[in-house]
Amino acid sequence: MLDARFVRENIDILKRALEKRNYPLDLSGFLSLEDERLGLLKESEELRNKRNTVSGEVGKLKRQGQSTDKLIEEMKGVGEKIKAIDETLRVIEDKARMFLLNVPNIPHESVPVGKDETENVEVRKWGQPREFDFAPLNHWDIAETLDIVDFERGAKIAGARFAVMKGAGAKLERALMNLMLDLNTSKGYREIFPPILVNRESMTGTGQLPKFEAELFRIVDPEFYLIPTAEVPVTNIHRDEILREEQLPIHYTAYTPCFRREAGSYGKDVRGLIRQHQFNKVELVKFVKPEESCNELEKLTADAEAILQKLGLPYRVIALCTGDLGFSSAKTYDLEVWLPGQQKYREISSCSNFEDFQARRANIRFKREGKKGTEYVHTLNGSGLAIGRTAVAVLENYQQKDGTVVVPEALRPYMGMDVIK
RNA sequence: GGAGAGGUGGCCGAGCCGGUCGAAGGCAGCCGCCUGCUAAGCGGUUGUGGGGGUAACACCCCACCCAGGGUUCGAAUCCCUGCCUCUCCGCCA
Repeated sequence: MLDARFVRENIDILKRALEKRNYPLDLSGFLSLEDERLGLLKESEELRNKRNTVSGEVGKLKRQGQSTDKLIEEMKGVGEKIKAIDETLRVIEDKARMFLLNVPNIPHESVPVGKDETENVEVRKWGQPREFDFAPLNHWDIAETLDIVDFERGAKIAGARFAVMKGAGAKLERALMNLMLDLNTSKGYREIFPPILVNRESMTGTGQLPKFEAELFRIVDPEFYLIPTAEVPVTNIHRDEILREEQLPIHYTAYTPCFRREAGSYGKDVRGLIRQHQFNKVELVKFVKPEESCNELEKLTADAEAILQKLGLPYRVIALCTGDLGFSSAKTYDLEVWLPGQQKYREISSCSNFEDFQARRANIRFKREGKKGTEYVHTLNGSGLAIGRTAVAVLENYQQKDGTVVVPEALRPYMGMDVIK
């Protein structure tokens, strides 16, 4: 969320940002809404001031045993007036807040301008896609042959886009999870295992609500949302808190299952593990001082890359252009891993700097040493990494002609085997 | 699920038969004084958000004693609802 005051004082900056994002949003009503809001606020406050003064008077007079009837009579009317004004004020405030909650973040100046994903920019590449002397298979074919993933029974138990991992498949998930957490914690990230059901406030804090309700699984009674990413519970750890300067930066890593409706993606990636309603992910989350967030995004991205390097999986780093940037993000790098079965790079991590956008929604602040007042922290996060997709990448990149899969060196201690067969 | 207790400032903790309460007192923190150093002691000071104001400070106003409603001229204090915490009983991985 952007600051109301910032918006009304920088309406042109916002207008340009929305254009760059290719995000149609009518700003025209907002300023008059704010005018009205501030007018009513002033009126209400003046009346309250009067009431406070007179009520104090009444108290004094009563103690002196004097008559206060006229004053009380007069104040009755004032109280009603305040109530009436506050009622309209509340309606206006709700409107203003709703408006602000639906305004996306302003892209960082370093983000390439572009209309959609076709104008994203490749920043760098790592690793050479392997040359196969046979036609590499898709991971679902590999997995079915090895009997380590069962899509049919996943569908029977739950439905489409669910899978059962079996044997070495299940172990591969667990091994990847452990490898990632070990690697991340060795770099100073503190391991977190958070709730995976959260309340509405948390979903609003990180920006999933109110705009993206359709993408979430929800429990009705009692009301909970299933998290679509660990970003939600982990960022909300510090919701409504004022941190001390010396606590920053805070680096967390968390494994959680993630749940997504994938509404509107019918027909996309219907086969395989790429797009599931439930998947595992290890996440990296940072809370930092504003002046550090830019640099911290580079480091966070590098930390996610390190996992792919450790696994020997070729990938490229993409800077999302303004038109493809997520709603809450000021800047995002996507990591795309090479999938021989599809002959394509596919997204496996998304690393973003939200600057103060989430912090303002979630009210996460910090206090500088010896300085008055508070500032919003900057929040960042990135997958490090999506486990299901990493498993896919391992299966496809390390497959052999006979249908078996070589276990990457780094994963062997965790798998307890050299080859999946 | 049943019965009870409670949620106050960075922390502890008063107030809770309505007005003098943004809230006593203590601790912690900061500034000064004092002492050869340390400890002790003395004086002062220390919340957040919003609106106005200023070149910037200052300053003024409003709100905030879990949250949301209500009663009242006036609510931390009374009433209702919700959330959370604790204790006992039951149930349970």
